[in-house]
Order: sequence, then C-alpha cells, then structure tokens
Amino acid sequence: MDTPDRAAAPAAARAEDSPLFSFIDSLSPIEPLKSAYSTNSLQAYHQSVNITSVSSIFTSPHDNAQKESKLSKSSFADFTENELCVDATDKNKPSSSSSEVQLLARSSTITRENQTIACSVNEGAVDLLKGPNDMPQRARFNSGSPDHNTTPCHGVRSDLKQDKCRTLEAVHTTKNTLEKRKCLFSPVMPLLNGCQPAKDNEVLGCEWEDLVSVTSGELLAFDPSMDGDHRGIQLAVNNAESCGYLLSKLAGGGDVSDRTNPSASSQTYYHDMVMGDDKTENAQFFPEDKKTISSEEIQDNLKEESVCIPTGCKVENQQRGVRRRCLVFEAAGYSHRTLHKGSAAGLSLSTCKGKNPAQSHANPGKNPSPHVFRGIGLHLNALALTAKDKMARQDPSTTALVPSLKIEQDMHGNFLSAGENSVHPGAGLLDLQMDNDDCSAGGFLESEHISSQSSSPPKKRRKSDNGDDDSCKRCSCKKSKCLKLYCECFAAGVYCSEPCSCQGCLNKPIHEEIVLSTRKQIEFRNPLAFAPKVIRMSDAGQETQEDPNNTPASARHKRGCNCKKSSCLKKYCECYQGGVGCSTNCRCETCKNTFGIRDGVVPTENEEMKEVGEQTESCGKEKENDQQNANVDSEDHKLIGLAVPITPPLDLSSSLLKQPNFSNAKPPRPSKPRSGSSSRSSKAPGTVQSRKIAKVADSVFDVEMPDTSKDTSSPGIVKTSSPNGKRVSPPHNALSISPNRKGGRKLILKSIPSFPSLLGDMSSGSAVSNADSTFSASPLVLGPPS
DNA sequence: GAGTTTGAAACT
DNA sequence: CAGTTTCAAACTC
Repeated sequence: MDTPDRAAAPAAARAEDSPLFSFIDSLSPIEPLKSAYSTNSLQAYHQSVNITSVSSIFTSPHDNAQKESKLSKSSFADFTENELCVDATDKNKPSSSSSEVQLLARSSTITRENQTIACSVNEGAVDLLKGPNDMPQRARFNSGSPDHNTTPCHGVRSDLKQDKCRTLEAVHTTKNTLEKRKCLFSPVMPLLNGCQPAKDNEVLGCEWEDLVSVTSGELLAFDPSMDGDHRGIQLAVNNAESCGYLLSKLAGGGDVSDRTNPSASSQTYYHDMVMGDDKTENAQFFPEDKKTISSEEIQDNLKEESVCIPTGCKVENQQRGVRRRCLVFEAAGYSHRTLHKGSAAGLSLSTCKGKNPAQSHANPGKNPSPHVFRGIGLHLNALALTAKDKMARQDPSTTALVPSLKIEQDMHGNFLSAGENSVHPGAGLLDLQMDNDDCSAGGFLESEHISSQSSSPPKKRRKSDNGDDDSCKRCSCKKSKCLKLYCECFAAGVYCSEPCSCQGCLNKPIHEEIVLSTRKQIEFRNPLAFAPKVIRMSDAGQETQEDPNNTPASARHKRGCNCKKSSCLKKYCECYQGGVGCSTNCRCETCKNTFGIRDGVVPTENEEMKEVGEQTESCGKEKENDQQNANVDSEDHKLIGLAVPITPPLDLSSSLLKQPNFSNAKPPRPSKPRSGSSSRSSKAPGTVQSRKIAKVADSVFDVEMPDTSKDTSSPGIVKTSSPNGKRVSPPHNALSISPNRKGGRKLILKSIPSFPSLLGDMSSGSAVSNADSTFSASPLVLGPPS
C-alpha cells in the first residue's frame, strides 16, 4: 500500500511544488489549496472561510506556502516515513502497524544526516519527559541548545523526535510553519497596532522568510535544489508590503471569512493557520490518493493507538494534528539541520531561521520565536495531566503522539506568541511555560486527539495509563458526570477514557455537544476555569538569567491557592501540585510551599528552596512592601512576560474575535479572599496587594497593552484582587473587556485569548477540541454546541 | 480498598 | 460578594 501511495504522493507533491513555487513567486498559487480544501470535508465553512480569506488575500504565496509547507510537511513526513521505511527496510508500513518502527527506520536512515539535531532533540525530549515541571527542563534546555529548546520536541520522546527530526527537512519545514504563523501574527499585530514597520519588517521579513522558506522548504524539502526557489519566494515574501498586506488581509481576512461568525474571524484566521494548514497539508499535499491513504493509515494507526486519529471525518483532523506534530518535530530537527548545514542555500532559510535560532541561542529567554512555538499557553491543567499522560502512554505509538501533541502546542504557541514575538520578546516567557508544560500540553493534545479518535470512550486519554503519575490519574467522578471542573479530565479538556473510573460520565466524544455546552457555561461563569492553573515562566529571560532553577519558582499558580491546613505542602495545594511557588495571588494561610513561599510566610524552609530566591520576590514578603514591590514586580514581569507573549494574540483575538466569552466573562471567582496567610492580606490586603498589583499591572500593561489596557491598572483591578491578596483576574476580562484585573492575572488573561485562537483551530477540527484551551475556546468560537 | 481530609468548585 | 455546600482528589490507615 504504502509504496504506491508514497510514490504518488511525493510525485504529486513535487510536481505541485515546482508549480507552487512559481505560483508563490507570482503570488497566485491557490489552486492546489482549493483542491485540498475541496477534498477536505472537515469543516466546510471553516475551510471556505479559510480558503477565501487566505486565497483572497494575498496569502497566495504565504498561505500557499504555509499550507503547502504544512502539506509538504505532512507529506514529507509521510513520504519520508514511507520512503525511509522502505529504504530502511521497514517498508512494512502495511498496516503502518508500527509507525514507530517506520519512524525508527527513518530515523536510522536519516539519523546520520541529522545526528546532531537528533541528539539535541533527544536530550531535550528525554529531559522533558523526566521532569515535566521543573528546573530540570530548563536545565536540559539550557544544557542543550536553545534551539533544541525551541524545538517542540520537548515533550516528544527521543525516539520520535529523532525519527522525525531525522526524517528530514520536513522537520525544518514544520518549524518554519510555526514561525510562519508567528510571522503572520506578528505582522498582523503590528499592523493592527500600527506598530513600527521597521521592526515588523525585520521580524516579518525574517519570519516571513522563514515561513516562506519553510513552506518552500517543505515543498521543496524533497529537493534540496528547492532552496534557491525558496530564496526567491522568501524575497517576495520578505517585502514588508507583502507582509503588511498579508497581515492586513489576515486581520481583515475575517471579513472575508467571517461570513458565519464575525467573532470567528480571528478564530478563523487561526483555523486557517492551523487547521487550514493542516488541511492543506492533507489535501494539497496529498493528492486525493494520498489523503485516502493517509486516512487509512491513520486509521490503522488509530487501531494501533500509535497514532491517535479519529475515524471518519475526525480522522482528518487528527491527521492534521499528527502531521502537525510531525511537522513540528520535523521542523525542530529541520531547523537544526539547516543551522548545522549553514549551507549557503540555507541563506534564505538561515537568515530567517538564523535569526530565530540565533535569537533563541543568543537569548534563550528572549527569543520568543523558539520558545513560543513550544508553549501555547495551554492550560497548565492540561499540562499536568497531559504530561503524565504522555509519560504514561504505553504504546510507542503514544510516544509518537506525544510529539505531535507538542507540535500542536507549539503551533498554538506560535500563533499566540507570534504576535507577541513581534511585539514583545516576552513571548519567550510563555514559551518557557510551554516548555515545561509542553509535556502536559502535548499530552493533552494527544488526549484530545485520542479521545476524538477514540470516539470510543476508552481511548479518551491516557493520562495515567502508565500510572506514572500522579497528575495523570484519571478521574473517578461519581456525581459530576465529569462535566464539572471537579473532573480532572474535564478540567483538562480531555475526554474521559478507560482508565477513568467515573460513573455516569458524559465527558465523552459521544456527548461532545454536552461537553462543549457545559464548557461554555463554565467558561462563561469563569473564563479562567479552563486556563492553566499554573503559569510557569521557565525560561523567562529574566529568571533564566538568574537561575535556571528558579523556573519552577517562577511559575505561579494563576489563581493562587487557598490552602489552610496543607501549608501548601501537599497536593491539595494547586500550587504545590503544579510545582510552582505560591504567589501573591495565593491566599494560603501557612504557606510553606517548597517551590516558593508566598508572602508572609517566612521561608525558614524556603531558604532551602533555591527557588525562594526567585520566588521570594513574589512570595515576598509583602511585609517588606518596598522590597516586595520590587520583587513582585519582577515576578509580575515574569508573568507579564508570559502574558505578553500571549497578549498579542489576544489583542487580535479580542479585536477580531471578541468572543462573547470575553465580554461575558466575568472575573472568575476570585477565590475567596481569605486573609490568606499573609498577615498582611487580612489586614490591608488591598493596600499592599493593590500596590503590587498596580505595579504589576502597569508593567504588564505597558508591555502588553500599550494603550487601552493600562486602564486596567485602574483601581478596579486592585479591588478585585485586593482582598485576599490574590488577584483575581480573569484573563478574558482583561483581554477584551475589562480592565478589571491585571496583575499576574493579566498574564493569564492574555493567555486566555490564546485559547480561543487555539480553539478555533481545534474547533474546526474534530469534535474533540484540543487541550483545555481548545476546549474552552472551541465552544466559544464555535459556539454551536450550547 | 475504604475511610478521612482537604480545598477547589459550585451553589445560594 | 460572601458564605455554604458539594465534590473529587489527596491522603491515611
């Protein structure tokens, strides 16, 4: 089976490529896309929107490039796999019985070429797996190469990574795709904001180049010769005008696409970015034959579980996801390769990439791009769970999935970060989180995919299959029907699966509508409900610089815990559970969180925690207001940084999409204002916190929200947060609506927006949404379910 | 494995 | 918005 497919697909792809190239150059390569879209049955409306927007806009090149790239990626992946498999001997793709095997074969073949890359990736991946949360990751990243870090591979297992990375340029393309997306966003952002063109140009140019190069690369990937073409394309793309145009179009793309949902425009955009790409990948890249094949293969994989792909229509989505993942991996590896190669041909690529990598390398913290990819800002919840899940995954296939998941995350992250990147370097922070979270996030994604795939209840998620972990445990809900946040699965945006011991569970693909509607409701009530519980700043430039170790500490619990008896030393404490130190948002009474004490609590023990250093800032000692303030600021900054990266997307989303949620979104319940441990909070929670918050808010806003947002600093925010010392800030509000909260929450808020975007992607996809974000977002965006 | 504890989530 | 109840995870035995 495979062989023929392979042959056909590659041939087609190549054929397209050359034309595509020309098209791209001329800016009129839509046809292929159409075909792809047409072929893709997924979401007709989404597609149409996407297509229209894209094609109509300029995107021809970009879109095409992106799509193509994606397609090419996927196709590459497939091809590579196939080819490799064949070459390697594993030809047995037959049933694709073992994608892994194939991968391995590939990897073996390719490995030589990309040894360096694979190694780096592997390292990162391995580390990640081991230490989802903490420093270890950083360390790994740090130790590794920033690039590696940037590579989405984190979550991915070494095997997979290697495979994919080795697989080829495909990897590179993937990465490029991400960058592209970023570029798109970034440019868009500036345009929207009317930000500096110059920077934009650079960024855009670079990014675009990357994108283009990527796309082209993807397309071309097969043929090295393509590089030259890419260059040409890149050049064309490079034009700021084009970029701006594209961006404007993208921004405005909603108009075109909007037809259905105005709010969806942004989403749509995202969809286009993600889904569209995927689709394109699938469709375009793969000729129909290929598609069918791919789907079949996927199904097979599904059976095997190695690949989590849903059957039927969903299959496409999953495939997308898979491919994305593949792409990501590929991209990561690819990028590395390119770097290593430093080939002249690579110039085009290198320039673009060069920057990214360079940035990343140069300033791990800074470089958003790389980091960005990783972290989407997905929900920590998912992270925790997912990470475990990932880990848990027994099947090798799972491993593959993991990577894919990461990829998706990365993708999302890219989107989110993209805008940010251009605007703020802070994106890196997000990335960091993502990094840490990657595993989880990836897992989450997987789970989703799986769940979707599995539409069968059992597959849902494998959080704890292995049982490794703790976090991955499955739920055992009895009364909530797994439709409340009580349910870990639901909270994580994952369908319940076999491992779950829940009763009367409605959190299954079968009840997707119910699930989505419920999600909507919950989100409506609390926009942050599905947001990550913990924000990690792993790499935040600042922190990183200070101490890699600090990372964990830097991470903060979004809402903050309200622990009374557990002293934040048990899993009852979300902060502790998330491996992060308590923040000013926490209302814990006797905080002894080893990851970082909040304030008030003296770190007798804390001292041990290196983190303390970091945290100390936050934990602070509110008592020492001044110092605290400074510290807080630092934290805030961290948070801000995180938020910032996300923000751009938000802006976009908010501006374009403006989901009802945001508007409606109320500030989530701020957790009760408990006096919180800190003496202070009880006494003058408002004052101290307010101060901090104000500062933070200011800084944040400064960074994030250039203009309007600052209003957030408005007293109102303080109020909300004040009582307990925690700040309650629903991300959503911050975004679109309100200026209510700011502070640390702002970060969250920003991140939130990202969700929607992601959702969009996911939503378009199959029933199963992605991770939390998808989940939360999807409903919002799609809105249908309710 | 059952029971208790805990704190978040949900409700009023 | 605050207080109470419900819930399921975390923990203990």
